[in-house]
Amino acid sequence: MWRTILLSAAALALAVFALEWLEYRFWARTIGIEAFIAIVGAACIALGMWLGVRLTRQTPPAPFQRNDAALASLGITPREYDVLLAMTAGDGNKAMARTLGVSPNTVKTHIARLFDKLDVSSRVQALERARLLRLIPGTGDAQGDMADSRPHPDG
Amino acid sequence: MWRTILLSAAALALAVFALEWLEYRFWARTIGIEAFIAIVGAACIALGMWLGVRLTRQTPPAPFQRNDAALASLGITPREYDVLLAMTAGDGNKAMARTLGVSPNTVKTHIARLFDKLDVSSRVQALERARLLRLIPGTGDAQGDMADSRPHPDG
DNA sequence: CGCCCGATCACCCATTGGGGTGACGACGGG
DNA sequence: CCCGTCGTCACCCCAATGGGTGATCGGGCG
Repeated sequence: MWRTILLSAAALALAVFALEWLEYRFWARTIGIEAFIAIVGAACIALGMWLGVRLTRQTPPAPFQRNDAALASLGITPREYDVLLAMTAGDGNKAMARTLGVSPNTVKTHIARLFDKLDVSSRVQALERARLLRLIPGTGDAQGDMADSRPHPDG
Repeated sequence: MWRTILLSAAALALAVFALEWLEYRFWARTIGIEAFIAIVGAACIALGMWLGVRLTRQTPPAPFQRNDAALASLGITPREYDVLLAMTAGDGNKAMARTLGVSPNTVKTHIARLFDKLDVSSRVQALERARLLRLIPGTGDAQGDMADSRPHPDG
């Protein structure tokens, strides 16, 4: 931001000095004062465009930032988070159990605890709430960088 | 886009004519040629910034654009879409039936048809797919402008 | 060592959900 | 007028889900 502004100001000053050093009056008289002003104007427009783009673009990507704070404050354990992620696939308890390598009963227990901690009573509500709390990605497209991460939300 | 470019070109030409008409040489000589060039440069930088911002900003908001095409191609009827929307709340069939003013059996029928048309077999999968196809909003936050619209997807 | 917590699993039970079939009234197009 | 589609509803069946209780095992901590 300010770095950009200072940088362009410095560049401008440098250009002025360079023009001075190049005896710009001579060139201005040679090619005509209007043409000289036109060149300077064009350069300034280019600089302005670059500056404007540089200064107004916000960081659009921000793919997905898991809300570890909420995760911790809700007391959701890593394993429960695994189950939460597996739930996003829309599979049944048996399939989740297979992918997690545990018993369906265990999955049921984790889900029950999740429901309790998220204060919901159905899978859809749980996922909606998890999305709202930024525990899991929003739409499911344009990201796939976290399906395999199991980073122990807190200690 | 091109309108913006043509507009600024026209503005530039106009400025040139205006300067001509104002006998810019007189002013340039009065305040000094360097100051004049500086003023022109500043104006050009401003124009460039405006141009750059105007030309490079993409439409970031686009809160939610329902994919009516997919809706139609899947043959999802307006009533089924209602049920799909009601499903996003995560309520049970009975609750949905109450909010839609129909029988739970009717809700079940609509849901079954939705599952068939969306090629899924669970509510979670249906909602995930619907989000993927942009039939319903993504996360559920920052929008609420479509919960009451029932716009008859097609004919 | 004793204790708590996370993770795992088992079992029971009532409700819900998913799947299938059938039916009826309304509406619109051929 | 007939037929297809939509919307509505009912019924059956069974698997899945939500809710609750209890138990075991391992690890960390006072």
